[in-house]
Amino acid sequence: MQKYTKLLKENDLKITPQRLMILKYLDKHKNHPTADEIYSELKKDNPSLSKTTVYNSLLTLKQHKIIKSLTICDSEHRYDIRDDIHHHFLCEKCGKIIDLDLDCPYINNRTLHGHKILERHGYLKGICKDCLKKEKNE
Amino acid sequence: MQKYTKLLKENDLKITPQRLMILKYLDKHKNHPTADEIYSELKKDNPSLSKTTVYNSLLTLKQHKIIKSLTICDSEHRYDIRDDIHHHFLCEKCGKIIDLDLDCPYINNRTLHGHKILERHGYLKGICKDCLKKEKNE
DNA sequence: TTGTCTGCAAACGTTTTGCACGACC
DNA sequence: GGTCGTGCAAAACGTTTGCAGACAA
Repeated sequence: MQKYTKLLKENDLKITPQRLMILKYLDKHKNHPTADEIYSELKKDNPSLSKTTVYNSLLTLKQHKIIKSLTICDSEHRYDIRDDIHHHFLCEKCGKIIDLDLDCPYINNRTLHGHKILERHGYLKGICKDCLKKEKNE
Repeated sequence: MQKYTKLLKENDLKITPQRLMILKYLDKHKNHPTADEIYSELKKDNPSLSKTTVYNSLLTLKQHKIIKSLTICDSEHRYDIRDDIHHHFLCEKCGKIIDLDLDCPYINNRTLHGHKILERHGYLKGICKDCLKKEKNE
């Protein structure tokens, strides 16, 4: 994970095993895990890991714009290492979150109605393709 | 507030003073108040009002699609009585939430990439017009 | 009268904080 | 040696639940 060592260094952040394992986890699991999911999974191989460290690291990484956080409806916060803009779709049935690449005309606007745009978030809720298929078959 | 008495009746919901005052509040304050803001404001004139009732009522109203809830970044849930689709803009400086009516090409799609769409949420984060002006003047 | 709604208190789950210890330039 | 990061415990926060009594229909 040379890539992330470099990324941390560029941001004047200390390179710690905890930060590297969190970044590695997010790189491997692009399904927008929650802080708790990241913690539980990493804890298995690193019993000394603390949840506070996971929260601290995620916050630091977010502040340095290395990762993004998303809040979808009532759920807890989820984390995403993808650096391009995309939408999310949440399935009401199975709870899965699917990335959607939609063409939004204003997606590259730096201002809108006079306001300076720094972040864009879009998500849709509904029933996913797979769940629709299952419903049909029943 | 004849309008809301009717709305509750149509949804087979009991007409209680608490529900009416919450609907009236949301109708008057379109700035996406939180449950706590609604509670605190209404409590002033109705000391017996309980926060549980505010939460219960908001949930019931939401389930009957009379109101909508939105989650913007880390903040708590906010409530909105507007029934048309629109985007939100959150100002990082002043915390204000501004409604944006943006033309999204897929805004009327009932399906997208095979998924059935039931709800749409879009919000932007940045610095609002007023705060930009203040920055300039300093 | 009957089922629903209210409001209190207590519980809940996620996230934050305070603090001492440890690791790394 | 001083700063930054970790991890524990406890607190904070928004929200939900259980329940008894009150109210709308």
